[in-house]
Amino acid sequence: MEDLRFDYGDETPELVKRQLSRLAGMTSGLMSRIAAEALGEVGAHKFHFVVLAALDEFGPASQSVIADRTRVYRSDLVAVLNELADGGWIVRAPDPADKRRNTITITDAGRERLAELDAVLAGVNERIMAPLDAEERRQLFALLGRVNAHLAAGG
Amino acid sequence: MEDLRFDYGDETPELVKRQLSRLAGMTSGLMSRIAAEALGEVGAHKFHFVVLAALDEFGPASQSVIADRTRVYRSDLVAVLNELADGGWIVRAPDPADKRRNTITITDAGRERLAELDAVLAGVNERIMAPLDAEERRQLFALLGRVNAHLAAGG
DNA sequence: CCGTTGCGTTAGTGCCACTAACGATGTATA
DNA sequence: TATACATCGTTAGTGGCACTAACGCAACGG
Repeated sequence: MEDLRFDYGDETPELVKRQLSRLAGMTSGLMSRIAAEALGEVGAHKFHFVVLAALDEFGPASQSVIADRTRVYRSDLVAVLNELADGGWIVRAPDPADKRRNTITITDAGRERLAELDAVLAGVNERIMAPLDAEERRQLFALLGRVNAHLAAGG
Repeated sequence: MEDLRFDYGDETPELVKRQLSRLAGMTSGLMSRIAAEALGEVGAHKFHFVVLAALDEFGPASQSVIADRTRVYRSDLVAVLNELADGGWIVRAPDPADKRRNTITITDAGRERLAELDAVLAGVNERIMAPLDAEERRQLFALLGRVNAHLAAGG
């Protein structure tokens, strides 16, 4: 869509203003652009962040376990890991116990990179939620989280 | 992404759970699928709905005015209007005052179709917001709407 | 030993968001 | 009156993303 403002007052049909999926879609589109631009400025992609976060919190893991934890498709994860390995942020090594598997381990540089990306995304979050106070931010997370859990469970 | 549940408890990194853009993206992805499936069952697309809603509320308009009101790209609007015309829900006629322009008018069948799509989307809204009571629904709209307005204004 | 499953990878497909450019038309200015 | 610029609607794309299928190698269970 051309631009992603949901409500243009008198110019937006009332029936359209009632659609939560449109509001959520447009708002999420704006948020994605902002996050992608911010991450792009440090040469990163959102999947870099979630993969490093999973490795940092849970320790070394196989590609399929990482895919499960991050919800990145196995086929897409290959390129993400290639980029992280090329940057020196992870090491990819065959698992001696099972040659089908690689074990992916975060490096010290990877932890630093994660801290950098986390700071970038903290800035994005601050920007995105700027109009809301602390209680409203909590509420927005809670409400969207409940809707997400409901729909993901087949609701 | 593989599936769009945001929070798998202990399996989801804490740093990832803090990202509103990820929560909004995954939740909106679920909502879009549900809306697309529901509309697909009556042979419709979301742009059909917003275009008919704009014509019904504001009256006949040119393609570029409709594009402005619905935020559908002019290039994409061509196919949408083709489908609506083929279905007998709109009429596309040259504007005698300016041969560059078409005037698009909703038909009686188009108003009935709008009512049908509105009912389908009312069902989608009910399903999406099922975990929330009336006050929480109002709050979610309000919070997302404020964030949307802020970001769309360049925040 | 063999059939089935798992792992990682490659090779796609289809759709969507979006842009560029064209021909016809209208307008403003010199 | 002619010309330059802008508008309208349309066609023709592009790039990226969400997603699936299939392959070769490896492991496991019966």
